[in-house]
Amino acid sequence: MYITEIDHMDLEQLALSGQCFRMRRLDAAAGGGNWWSVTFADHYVQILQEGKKFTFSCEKEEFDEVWYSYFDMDTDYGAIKNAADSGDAYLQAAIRCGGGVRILRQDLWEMIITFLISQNNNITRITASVDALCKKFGEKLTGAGSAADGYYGFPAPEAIAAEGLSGLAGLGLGYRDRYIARMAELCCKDSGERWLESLKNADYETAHAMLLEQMGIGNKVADCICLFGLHHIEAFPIDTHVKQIVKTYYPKGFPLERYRGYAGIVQQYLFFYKINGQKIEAENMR
DNA sequence: TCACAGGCTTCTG
DNA sequence: CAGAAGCCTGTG
Repeated sequence: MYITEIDHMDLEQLALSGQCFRMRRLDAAAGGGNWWSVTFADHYVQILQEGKKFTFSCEKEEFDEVWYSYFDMDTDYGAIKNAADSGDAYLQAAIRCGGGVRILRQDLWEMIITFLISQNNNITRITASVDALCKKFGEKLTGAGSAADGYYGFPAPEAIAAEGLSGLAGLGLGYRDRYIARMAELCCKDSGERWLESLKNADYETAHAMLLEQMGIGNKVADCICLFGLHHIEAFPIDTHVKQIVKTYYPKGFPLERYRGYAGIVQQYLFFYKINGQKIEAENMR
């Protein structure tokens, strides 16, 4: 057990944010309260949130080694919110609604596969596919503080590549199956590990260009991988929702230059508000 | 950084 | 039927 206080963080908002697809609210009956499970790569933890107070099921060592970085504790979200244009009513409303969203420092390989799945898809189906992929190819793990029946790690490239394209049938991947099979093939060789490593060491522009060379990765998916898998927070993914936001609320274009260097965080506030704002504001009215 | 149409899986509203 | 955290290919 490790207890700590964290500002500008809300687990429910993160679970709804469309950047991580393996975060779940635990059954109220099992523990009661606002308990969540978080899984990434081969790590698993349960967290209770009570306002700014967070109780982690792991010990302090694991928090320091794994979760401190995962939840991006070194970025000053308060300063970023303060820098938002006070005359920008839409952005201010977005921050009021989803100010507990952060850019998680997730696993690069997991993000590549997850955002290949995300294209022309919706969050419910993405979650189902990622889940199915983990159950079919991931290693079943049990650890301190993990669920009684264990959990599945995110599958290694070798595990997915072993069965080839036919192994991906029945996971709801649709036409994206061949992109994933090819990416697994690329990443499981020694050369693939070197490719992932050089991707991690590259700057934003270089990483974006390297990603675009791969089948199934276009401009938007490359930006998502840069933002969520490489923590290049200057990346500003433009998807169908952001396009609609810009068209409706920023007819002269979004003022990217104002937020140069961290526009990706602003994008997350906008995106979150677009997909969850109405529902959350309706709940707050009651 | 040529623009644009059509196709691609599958599921929800 | 349209739309979903789009991309690829072919065409003019």
